[in-house]
Amino acid sequence: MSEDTEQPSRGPQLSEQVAQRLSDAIQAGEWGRGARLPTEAALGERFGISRSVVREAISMLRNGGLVTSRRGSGSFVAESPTVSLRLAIPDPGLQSVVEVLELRRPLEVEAARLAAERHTPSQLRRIRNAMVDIDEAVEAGLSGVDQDLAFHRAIAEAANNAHFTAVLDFYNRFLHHAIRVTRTNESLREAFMQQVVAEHQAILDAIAGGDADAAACAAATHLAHAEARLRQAPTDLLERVEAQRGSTSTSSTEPTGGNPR
Amino acid sequence: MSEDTEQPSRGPQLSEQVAQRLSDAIQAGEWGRGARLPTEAALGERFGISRSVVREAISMLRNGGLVTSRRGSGSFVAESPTVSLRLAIPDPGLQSVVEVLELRRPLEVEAARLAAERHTPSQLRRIRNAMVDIDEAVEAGLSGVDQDLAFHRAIAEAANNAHFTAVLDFYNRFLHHAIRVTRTNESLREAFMQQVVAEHQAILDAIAGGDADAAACAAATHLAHAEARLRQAPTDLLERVEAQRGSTSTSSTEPTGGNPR
DNA sequence: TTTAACATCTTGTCTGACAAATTTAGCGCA
DNA sequence: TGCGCTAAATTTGTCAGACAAGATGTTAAA
Repeated sequence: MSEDTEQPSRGPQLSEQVAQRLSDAIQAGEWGRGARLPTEAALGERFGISRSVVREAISMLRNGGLVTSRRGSGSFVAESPTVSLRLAIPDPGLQSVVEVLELRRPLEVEAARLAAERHTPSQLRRIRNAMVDIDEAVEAGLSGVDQDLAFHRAIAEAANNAHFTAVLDFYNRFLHHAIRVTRTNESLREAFMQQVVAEHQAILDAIAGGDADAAACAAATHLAHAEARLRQAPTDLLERVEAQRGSTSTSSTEPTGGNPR
Repeated sequence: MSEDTEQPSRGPQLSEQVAQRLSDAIQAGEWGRGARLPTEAALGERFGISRSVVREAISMLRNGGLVTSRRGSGSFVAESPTVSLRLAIPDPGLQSVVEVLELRRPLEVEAARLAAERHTPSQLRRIRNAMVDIDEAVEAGLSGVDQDLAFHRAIAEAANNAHFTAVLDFYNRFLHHAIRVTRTNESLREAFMQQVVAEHQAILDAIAGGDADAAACAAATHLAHAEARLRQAPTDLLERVEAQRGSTSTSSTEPTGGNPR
């Protein structure tokens, strides 16, 4: 009655358990980076499962970026393994947007502070260019949402810490979705854009001058105002959200609209 | 010469092609949210491939958060599709740890602020319990890293914004690895733990008292000190990192160690 | 009408086989 | 010995068929 195999506790998903245990083993360093892990047959014997399940498990790790497989050669721990943060795309509504902004505020404030301290000349140039792009887009009758996000991204890049750009990029994806909904609010557009331009200018000046505290303060002010602007048209936003649900194809470069940023 | 199957162009990865085409079909709206997609056998016939490949393809989509499968029922387009942030795990070194801490600092400070304003009684209780757990772990001779991270996580939960816990959890995975490396630094342990406990207490008191600014300030102080403590043993850390590279098996629950948090 | 047993369907897992690509071993040859 | 080529062994990718586990729908009985 000797059992050499690591007994899998029976649970909902066998392949999932195996994937988890393999992932743990890799992250625990059982096989170093780039190392070849045992053959599918060997792993099947080790875990007491069939090759199918091993393949499903490895498939999960491969999709997760933890391993790569080469036919005829084997499966290898990825040279630069990745971990992934997955987030359900919420129903775009005021509440979820506010929650995202709540997270972004401290990040952007800190990014502005770091940018003031660390920016290179070329990074500063890119921030300036992004501001010009916003102007041009607005004058061309576009919403300028993309350009606005690019402006903030340029600041994050100037912080010279890849994690800031990674997280902010991540959240941009559905902030973009959400903001797009508000951009037809023509009535508020003029007043908004003046404010936005002034606030952007303040951030840029502080960064260019290397004043970290001023940059952080300017960014905080800008984001607080942005949230206030967003709250100003909640009913309109929610209506449009409801209308847009289920539409299969949304053209992504339509003109006009008030941009709360 | 009639071919009812959609011919798969032969390329590097057959299952990958199928996954791509399925993904396209879903995003094109062929099957709406929550809809059941054809059985694996039917898809196999449609694409002219075996069930194995269909399963691999669906596995990819499942891992991508695009579909969910229920045994006995079928595979369904996900109700709430997800986006994922994938990030390469850097070589564990002082620099990368510092970069992560740089990102965490503003997040944790803001989380502490929000927690002070929004915490429920049960959430406050969990924070208290986490502090007790740290004490017990340390007295038991453990590093208390897990418990320490749990303490910070409890604070993030009390902020009542899921994005904070999501991002912090995501980055905890690095930190856990990196911090583990430093915990054999026995000499610094006693002095560190006294500091850490005092700082934790200050955060907890501010949150319990509902003083948002005090909570933010206490958290900022704690994290600044944590980083300083981490920097205090850089050579030792780097040596250990180098030594650990490629080591096959690292027991993950060893006792003792100085915890910079 | 409600409930329980049953038949059917679908995904999860197992087994065995072959194809395709890579790695390794062997061998001849200089 | 050292080098280049060929052939064998390995390993992942794909195919095929089968059964198990769980879900769904139908039918019969109370």
